[in-house]
Amino acid sequence: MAGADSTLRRFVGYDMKRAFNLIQGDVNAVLKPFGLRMVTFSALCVIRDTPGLKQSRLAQILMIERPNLVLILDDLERADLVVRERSREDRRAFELTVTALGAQVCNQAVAAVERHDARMTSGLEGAEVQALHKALRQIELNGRSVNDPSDRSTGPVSPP
Amino acid sequence: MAGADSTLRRFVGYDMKRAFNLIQGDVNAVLKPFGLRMVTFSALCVIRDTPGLKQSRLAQILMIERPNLVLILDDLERADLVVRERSREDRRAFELTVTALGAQVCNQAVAAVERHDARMTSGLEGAEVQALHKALRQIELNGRSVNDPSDRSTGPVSPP
DNA sequence: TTCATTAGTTACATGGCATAACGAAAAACC
DNA sequence: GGTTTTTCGTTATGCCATGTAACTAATGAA
Repeated sequence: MAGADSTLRRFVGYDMKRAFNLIQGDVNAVLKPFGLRMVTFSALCVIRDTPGLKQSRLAQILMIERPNLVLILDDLERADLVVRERSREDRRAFELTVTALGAQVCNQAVAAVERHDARMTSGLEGAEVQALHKALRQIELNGRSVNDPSDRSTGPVSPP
Repeated sequence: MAGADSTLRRFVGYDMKRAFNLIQGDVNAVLKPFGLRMVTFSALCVIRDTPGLKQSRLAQILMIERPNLVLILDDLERADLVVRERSREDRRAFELTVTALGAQVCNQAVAAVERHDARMTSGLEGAEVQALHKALRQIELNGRSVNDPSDRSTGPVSPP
């Protein structure tokens, strides 16, 4: 037999689930020394790159629900990596910024994740990794229009 | 700005998480009419293709822990898609087979997931999808040796 | 002013996945 | 042949990720 899961191997989703599970396990192990998880790391990066970001916008960018973001930010704030500051113009909203420590941890974590990424893509040529990125983004695009036919702009875009 | 998550877009894991979340959402919606989830569908396929399979072996193949498989099989058995039968030679173990209904549902579900797969990979050439499979399998391979340096054969293989 | 909307939050439910520990049966051992 | 060890399926449990509903406070529009 060609492998007990040969039927499933025909599906991109199956290969992707297996690959992603391993990536997630490894990246979480890599981030643990920094006190970060995959989600908190992602949030930290976006906040560092977009100072003054509001929570709702961050939730949009990371495609997570606002309630989930609360605990993520609690986590980052407790670790003194991020601060929430009430917005001057809109006193409902918070503006997010990284602390000095947050910027430093972010740098180191990014470097660690870059090494992790290189490890996981080893054996693949640069062009193959590029093609992988392209294919994944196309799937993301397809997946979005499937879930919301009228969507063409939900994702990360530049602020107005 | 090139996009608020441009730092993260450099990582395969980030693109993959986003793509996979959408795939998972869509495939679960596709499978819902069959009373299946992603995991139960996977188990059903492998059992159909490998009659008489033991639970431990199935857990190995799908890379899930034995305790988790129990509920998955309870689910499939309750839906009358799969039967557990005590093994003649080893009365601790169960041999798994699909029922007639299970085979039928499996066929239809596979067809539905094939359509889903085509939808999610639309816009990509056949060669690009092939390259995607190849890249994902290479990552799976890399991920396994990372987590278990002495591993080269944990995955699905033919029975002795 | 009143009403609808928005930002963040709380509470809660669900599903995925991992570990520890158990009873039963088999295998290994002496 | 009886004892120990291992294996199979199971139970119980907990953690993490994720989603929904409902609340509050503040904003903005009618």
